[in-house]
Amino acid sequence: MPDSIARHVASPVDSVETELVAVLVSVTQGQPRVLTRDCSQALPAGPFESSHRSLQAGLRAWVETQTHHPLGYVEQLYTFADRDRANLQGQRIISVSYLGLTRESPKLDDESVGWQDWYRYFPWEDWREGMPAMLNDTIMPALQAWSCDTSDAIGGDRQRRQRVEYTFGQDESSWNEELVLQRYELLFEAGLVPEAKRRESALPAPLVPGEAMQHDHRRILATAMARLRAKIRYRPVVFELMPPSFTLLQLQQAFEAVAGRNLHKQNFRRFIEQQTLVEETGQMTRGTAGRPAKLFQFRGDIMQERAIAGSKLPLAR
Amino acid sequence: MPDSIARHVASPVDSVETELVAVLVSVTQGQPRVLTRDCSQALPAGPFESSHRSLQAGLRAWVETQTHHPLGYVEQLYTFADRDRANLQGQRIISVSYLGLTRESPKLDDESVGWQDWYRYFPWEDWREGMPAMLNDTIMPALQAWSCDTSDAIGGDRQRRQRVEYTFGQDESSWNEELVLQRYELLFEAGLVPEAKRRESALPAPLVPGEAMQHDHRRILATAMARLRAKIRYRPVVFELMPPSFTLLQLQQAFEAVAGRNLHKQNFRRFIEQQTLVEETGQMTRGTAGRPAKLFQFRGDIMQERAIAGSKLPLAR
DNA sequence: ATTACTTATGCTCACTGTTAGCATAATTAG
DNA sequence: CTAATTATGCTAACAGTGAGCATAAGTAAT
Repeated sequence: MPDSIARHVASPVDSVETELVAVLVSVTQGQPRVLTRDCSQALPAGPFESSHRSLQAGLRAWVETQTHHPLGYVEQLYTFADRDRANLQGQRIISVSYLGLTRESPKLDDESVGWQDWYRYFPWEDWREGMPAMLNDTIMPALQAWSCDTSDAIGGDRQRRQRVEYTFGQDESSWNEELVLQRYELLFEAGLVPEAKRRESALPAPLVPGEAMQHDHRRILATAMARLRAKIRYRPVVFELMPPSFTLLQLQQAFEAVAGRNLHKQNFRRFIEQQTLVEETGQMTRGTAGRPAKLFQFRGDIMQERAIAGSKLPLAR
Repeated sequence: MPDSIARHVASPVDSVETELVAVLVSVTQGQPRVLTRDCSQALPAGPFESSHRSLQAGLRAWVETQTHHPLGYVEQLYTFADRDRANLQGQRIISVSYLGLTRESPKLDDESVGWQDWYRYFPWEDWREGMPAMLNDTIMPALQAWSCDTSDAIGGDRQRRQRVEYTFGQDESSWNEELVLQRYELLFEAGLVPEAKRRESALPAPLVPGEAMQHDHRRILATAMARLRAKIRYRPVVFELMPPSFTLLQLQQAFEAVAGRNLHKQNFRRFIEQQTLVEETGQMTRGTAGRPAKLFQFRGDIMQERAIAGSKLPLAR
């Protein structure tokens, strides 16, 4: 096959359907939200049409049509085409997934579409109130059992145990909030999420808390969460999630909502100020408990610069 | 359009062709190489067929058939579907690009396929011998001119100048080796690469050194370089590029080849040793100039652990 | 007003990782 | 035997980060 490495011409038989899947994120009331459809069981998906200039343009087009809100930040996540993804005609589906950030909850046309707290699907990812109890109660025991069960182990159970230990750090300091996807995949492999049962019929294991989604949408959401948690640390993308003016605490809480863990208040302030990403509006909050806070806004001029440069954020470990 | 946000059924008209594009990288003789075809003017591309289990499986399949070499590390890069990408029938092409690392140059079936030094396409990215002269001689003057030319500027020239300054740091310390893609895009926008001319016919600007590629393959290569340069710093992926045993200097040179800049020798050694990613083989080099060096090999056991964990590498700034 | 409580904000100290050298060791080339 | 070359050990200076103490400025209740 001397020429098969060269550019090919596909037969029409192999043509596939392409869809765009969006993970739209906002933060309202200090809670991270994700836009869902089908009674919160799926992510919004739209067609990629020939009229679209590019994939990203296609995504922006139908999302903005739907939500009547501009999409601030958009980033391609991943492209999936696993064998079990096929439409009714048996045609293969390729899904190109995107992460999008939006400033606030838009009004939605459709009843079946709405914003959900993303920890609804990944309750073990929220460490803002400390380690979620379900980790010790349900998840870890189940994972221990799985990692000791050598009946279906290929690489031996030592490797499994190592992997469990690494992805699910046992305490506040060894928990890595960016491993959302790895943790989900581990739970999947261990047969602890309902999605895994769809393939292999009878796996005897207790299911773990957290709502499932259709197809592999929860996996896509995990990818998005991991990406955003990583990105938010070294790129000034939180801005896209904030209202025009805000206090430093509100900004911190947006961070914490996304990261799923708390930050040291004074250090956060120091960091934000030294980055000079924000400036005082001159106004203060009123009527809240405690000392009034200064209101800030983002510096549009600096923003563009940093949009390229990025800024590293110290998250409490 | 109340239902258009829901899962759609595509019309056959909108079906597209899907190809897989691979950026295969190896490091030989301290030089970073990339596998090319068509007289080094294009990246290898293969079809995505229904028989493939997944995109990545499809890629592995045809690459390994071709090169008879196992692909160590494979990572999805990006999916492109810009309007100008279309096949002869006018059908839209979606390209899913992958980065693959391989241990050494495989023997190739095909004459038109070969390994090229990747700096052939991006000569300004190689700072191992200090700042490339062409930056001062050709590139920067051309970019200055472009950033001052407000005739087609939308956001004003101040923003352009800022962008030029940031992406092309003027000295060793402000050069960010991970901005490969941003730099290429900037040159593209400024009309300084031949690819840009293919669209808009007559842009009066001197072209910049560096060989072009077909379609947007140079852009894909830039994406791969940027990704690899970023990844190599915090994930133990260099391993995939090394022979079974090597000296620490060889390991360092592999790093430097990819990063396009030099590392502080002693600090590199300290870093590698503290990571305990390698162990001595007990053998030494012989017949080389200078003091003989210990030979090392990677610790397979630790590798798996770190494959998840990653290790941060301090690159000289 | 006084007290308790809450949030905002300023400052400092200890620790860690990184950068940049100096110094020494062990070879080969001549 | 000397010069050149590469390997390897060690450390001082510095920057960024994590954690806590202390103070300021409000609200709510007594």
